[in-house]
Amino acid sequence: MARIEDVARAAGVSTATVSRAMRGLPNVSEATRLTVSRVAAELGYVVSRSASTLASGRTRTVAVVAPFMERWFFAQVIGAVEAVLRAQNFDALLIGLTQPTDGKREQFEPDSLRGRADAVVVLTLPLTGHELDEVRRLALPTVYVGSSVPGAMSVRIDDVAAARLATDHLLQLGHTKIAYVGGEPEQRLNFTAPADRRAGWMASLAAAGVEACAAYQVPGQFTAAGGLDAGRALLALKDPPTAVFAASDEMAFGVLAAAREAGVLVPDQLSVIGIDGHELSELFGLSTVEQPVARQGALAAELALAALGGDPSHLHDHIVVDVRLVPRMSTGPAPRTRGRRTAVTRS
Amino acid sequence: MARIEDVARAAGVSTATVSRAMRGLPNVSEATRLTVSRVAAELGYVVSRSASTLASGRTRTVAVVAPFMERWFFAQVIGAVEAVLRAQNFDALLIGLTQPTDGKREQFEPDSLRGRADAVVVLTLPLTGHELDEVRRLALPTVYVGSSVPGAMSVRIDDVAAARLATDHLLQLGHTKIAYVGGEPEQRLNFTAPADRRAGWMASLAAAGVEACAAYQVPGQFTAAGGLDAGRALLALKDPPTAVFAASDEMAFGVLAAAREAGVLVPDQLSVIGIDGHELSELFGLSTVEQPVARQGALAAELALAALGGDPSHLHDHIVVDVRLVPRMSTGPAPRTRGRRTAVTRS
DNA sequence: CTGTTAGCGCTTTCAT
DNA sequence: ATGAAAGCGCTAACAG
Repeated sequence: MARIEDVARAAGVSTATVSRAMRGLPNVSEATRLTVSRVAAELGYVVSRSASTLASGRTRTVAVVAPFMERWFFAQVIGAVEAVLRAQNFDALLIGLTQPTDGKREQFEPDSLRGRADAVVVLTLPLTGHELDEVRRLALPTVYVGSSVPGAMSVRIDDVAAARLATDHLLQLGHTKIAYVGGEPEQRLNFTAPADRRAGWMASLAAAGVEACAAYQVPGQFTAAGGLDAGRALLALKDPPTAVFAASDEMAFGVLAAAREAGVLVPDQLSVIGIDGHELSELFGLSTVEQPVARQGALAAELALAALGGDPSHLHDHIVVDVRLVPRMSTGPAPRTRGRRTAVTRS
Repeated sequence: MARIEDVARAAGVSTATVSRAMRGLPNVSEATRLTVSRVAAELGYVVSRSASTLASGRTRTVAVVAPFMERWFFAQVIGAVEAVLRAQNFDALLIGLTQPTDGKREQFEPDSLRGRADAVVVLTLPLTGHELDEVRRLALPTVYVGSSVPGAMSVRIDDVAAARLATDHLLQLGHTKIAYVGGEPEQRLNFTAPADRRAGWMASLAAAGVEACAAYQVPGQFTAAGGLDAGRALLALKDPPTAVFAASDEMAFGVLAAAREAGVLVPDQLSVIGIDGHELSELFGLSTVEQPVARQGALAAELALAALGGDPSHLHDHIVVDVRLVPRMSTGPAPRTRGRRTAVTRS
């Protein structure tokens, strides 16, 4: 393939000039720039990324690290990040951390990013303290999405507030038996979403003077299947909840399925609300706390690019985007049955 | 950061030896190899990808080109491809083709891949003949997923057969008013899925001696929202279908929602079946023709890697993976109402 | 505004 | 089994 020297020769200039012209640097006469790009086009010249990287130290690549890419939230964010990067002619290097069979997450090797990316976008990834240090040591602009880490940039929602919003909604409908379906309590330093959402749930209940019973707190792995299991478990309780707050729409779908399976009517006998604003939540009438998912990805990419562009003003930005409650048909007034029956019995 | 020369010096060998040792090449004594890797680890040495690429011409990167990454099918495939690549220490370079606002797809520039990837995996991307030629001219091992192109490798399902399977299922349940919800009839050479699925639907009907009326053929953009619109349109017909075959589960979800919205009972008054085996189809009781999505991605990655590994035996493989009918509660016997009423009236 | 030139850090013959 | 040395194709001073 054509090399820069071929272009230089054919255009009657030096390689340095070709390099400048191709990159739109100043100090190149318009005439020269034109000639060069014409010749380059004729020869089908494409700058060698590796040579360019080696010589300049810049990769024009942003690593996107995600624990899964199949899940709705991640796919949305990755799509948005990639779109923004590509618009600026940057590459997205996908780095997944698949869960090996033993259940332990594959070790993330930040070192392997050295020289391969100019910046890093880390999606809601439960990192250990050691890994966080290593990412920091890379000294690359880093943006966390869905969690925030001191010293890096981040884009996220206020998980506690989002959870309170959901739980408050249920409380206002008269529910008091409100369960929480979330993730396992991961003990990773930056993975606070599950814990925060649970905290928001508890805070909301506490503020209303409602007790958060332990049986109403079940893990759902943040998957639909996990939500199904969680829903089954909750409905099998001797004293089942009348409402469920799931920390993700996918888990909420699972709970919905569990209700249908058990012949429990939604929302008459059970109210369900999630968090996300999943594409299908509208279709299936799921009440939810909607978060701007794609926008968080786009913002993350923009922060990364701004940092690479030499703009230091955002280097410590921790952007918190707004969520909004979207009540739909999966939530309704608390059933009065039990309360009445109890009242009758006892009185 | 430590360069190869630092390692060489510290280990008391030449850079050539370090290079060989690090890559596990033969002709390196075990002792040397051990020393080298110890020293490298101590120094935190990481091979510079760009230097290595520049010198060797190999990138250890596979480009993954996809029209969207947010859609379920694509996210699944991308995740699987990435996992296989990473397991072999290959990078996945994500290349998306976002649809700009004007509705026209962004031009795909295969040339831009030159020197940036050793192989290409193209996901169900409607390419123009020109683009296909350009990809071919790259002379990189190329694997198409979801479509097949002469001269390249491919992994896909038999779309016609899958559609027939779905339609036959409906016919066997006694339906004759069977609608098809699919994509726009794209006129791209390698994007045959929508057309093939429609062809399968028609073939199935024809084989049963049922007429495929034009009004029963509506586009659904392969999205849930599009499916909703399509479902509404179909149910608004003066003579609505009693069954709908949607070319994707996401569109089928939309049809399901349209039915609920219209108060049409599924499956009593309307049967719905999709294609995919979407994670949520089981949860929502959607009958479907399941395809092994992740496996297609994994196979694609493996084909690419095999080609890069110098194995020429698969260079022209066109793998067709099996689908299977998964009947669930969204499909049931054709309602007898209309037929009976007509019979009574006429007799 | 343009040319010269010294690397960037590794891989790969070719010797030994 | 190991070393010496010539690039890979570009960028970035530095001159001019």
